[in-house]
Amino acid sequence: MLLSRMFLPTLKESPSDAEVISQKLMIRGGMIRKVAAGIYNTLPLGLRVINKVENIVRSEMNRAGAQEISMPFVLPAELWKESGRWDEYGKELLRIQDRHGREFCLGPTHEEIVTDLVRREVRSYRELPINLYQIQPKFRDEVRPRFGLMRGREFIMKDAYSFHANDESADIEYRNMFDTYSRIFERCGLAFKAVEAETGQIGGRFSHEFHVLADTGEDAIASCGSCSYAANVERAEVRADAASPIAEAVKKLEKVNTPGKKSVDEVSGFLKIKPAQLIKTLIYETDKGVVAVLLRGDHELNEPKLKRALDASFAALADETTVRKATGAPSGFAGPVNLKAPVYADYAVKAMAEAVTGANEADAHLKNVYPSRDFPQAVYCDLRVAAAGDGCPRCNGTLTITRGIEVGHVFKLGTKYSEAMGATFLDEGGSERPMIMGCYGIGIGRTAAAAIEQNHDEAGMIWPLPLAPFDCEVVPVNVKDLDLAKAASEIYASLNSMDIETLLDDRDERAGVKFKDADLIGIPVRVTVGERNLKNGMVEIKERKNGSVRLVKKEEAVSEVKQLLGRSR
RNA sequence: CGGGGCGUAGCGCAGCCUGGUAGCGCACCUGCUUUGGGAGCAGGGUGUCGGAGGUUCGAAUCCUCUCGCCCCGACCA
Repeated sequence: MLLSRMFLPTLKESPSDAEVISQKLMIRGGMIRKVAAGIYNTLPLGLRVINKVENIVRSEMNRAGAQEISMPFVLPAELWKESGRWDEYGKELLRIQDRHGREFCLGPTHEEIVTDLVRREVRSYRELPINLYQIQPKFRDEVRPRFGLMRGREFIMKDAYSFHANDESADIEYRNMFDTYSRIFERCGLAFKAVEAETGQIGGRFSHEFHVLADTGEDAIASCGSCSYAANVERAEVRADAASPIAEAVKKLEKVNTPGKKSVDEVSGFLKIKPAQLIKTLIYETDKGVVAVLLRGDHELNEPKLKRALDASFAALADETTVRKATGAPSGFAGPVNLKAPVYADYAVKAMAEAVTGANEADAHLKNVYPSRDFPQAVYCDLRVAAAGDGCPRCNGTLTITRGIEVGHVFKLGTKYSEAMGATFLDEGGSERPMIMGCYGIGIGRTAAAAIEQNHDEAGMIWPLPLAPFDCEVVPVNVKDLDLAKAASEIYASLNSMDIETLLDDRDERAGVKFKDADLIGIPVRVTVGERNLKNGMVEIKERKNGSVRLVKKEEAVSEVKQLLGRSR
């Protein structure tokens, strides 16, 4: 490709609304342009990267035995009503009407559609298992789209759905997809980690997320330093610390005045104690009734853990009225002592001593609280968001927190959709059973963006070779110097003839401009053809990732590039 | 959804408070010089000041409505 002919509008400055580095660099590097909030044009350079990701995904999915299909982007409401998600999914589901007033939505995910497809065609266990996938745009009307391709409203996703006659088969496929995903991200040349995850809106029984590791990631991952345990902090369990002793209750319970001091910060500041000395009491309304939830002041509640502990399907912080009814006090002064509502406490609360908590009356807290003495009715469980230093739930190790970008997710769905939508088959015994399902997604654009978040420097992007839009860029320092131009074109032509995807910067620009652009778009290998070196029959080869430079004979440039790229084509 | 901010040339911004010729840098176009890290000189403005309405002799500027974009928050007691 000749750069002079390429639609590659690079910018010196990044637009003021760009926030994260991948977004800034993709815009500056002429890969994407914003059309509306969370909606982007993909330009030639960007599309080359997207295609590379897609092709790796496609080849590994095919190798794993999945079959590519294509489902529509505009989906009829009836199927969503059948699964119950028309009402459940909320505002992220962009609903539209056709000219007859029939309801449709833009597809945010395709469980309903694929389940409908398969239930119509598959009758017998003999036709199972089957794994169908597609690579196409999705639309989720995010509350706050941001970060460019990292969290767009419209985005390209690879989504796969598998159907099985029994659990063992579904488990085998889950493992198969897990391994396939590992291969995919390995082939992309990215540092990643597979972690246990929440299932969220897709539903299902258990799941793993694949995270590209990057400090700028939106997700926090807890992983153990001693064993292989790793989980999204939304999910990460915390070991019950059996070792910490239960302190003996020595001091007398004491009521103190805390006028208007509600929050942990306010109360701890007012009483001059550490937040960790406080027991915070959250009043929750759930489908199992109103409960009090206790956490150490410096810890945070993990709502999914609370739901699991209560076996509740709904849990939300109670409103002011409910709080008053449950505690007899305005919110901010709730405490577990003599509380009628059931009390669920995080493990960490058990070992606290001389703690402070709300007195269940306005403007008052209790001092010298001992859990075992003062609220023996509490049920202890794992309720808090895992933090660095917490105990690993699988071994004696300690959890550390790193950041990641979720680029893939594998779910074991079970029969959630097949039961709701009647996707059944006849087993060997002739009885009708719902299919067991799994689903497996990869964010294509997000993977590309994550690659930048993980690999960049001040000058621009640094593409890992498998995702790089081009393998090599040839830069004649001055195209008006015909000798340079000719030498550069020759090298360019022979690289291309060897199937090395090469870009020739044949623009009549000064060297500095070309170098800046080359660094910005981050092609792995650059061949610079300059007057000084060419006089001696030499050209310069530079690697983007480490800046290493070597001079080679003009005639050896091609083989040198080939060797650097580690290819023998 | 709540709060805040912004919308002026392709991009980044000033001008607005205190109404009176629409500006700066980069980019872009022409010419000359220059050619190994975002060149210099000279010339060129490419604009519905987001939109609509209002106040006024006169509105980018003041008022009302509206659209778009961005940020923070969305139950941390």
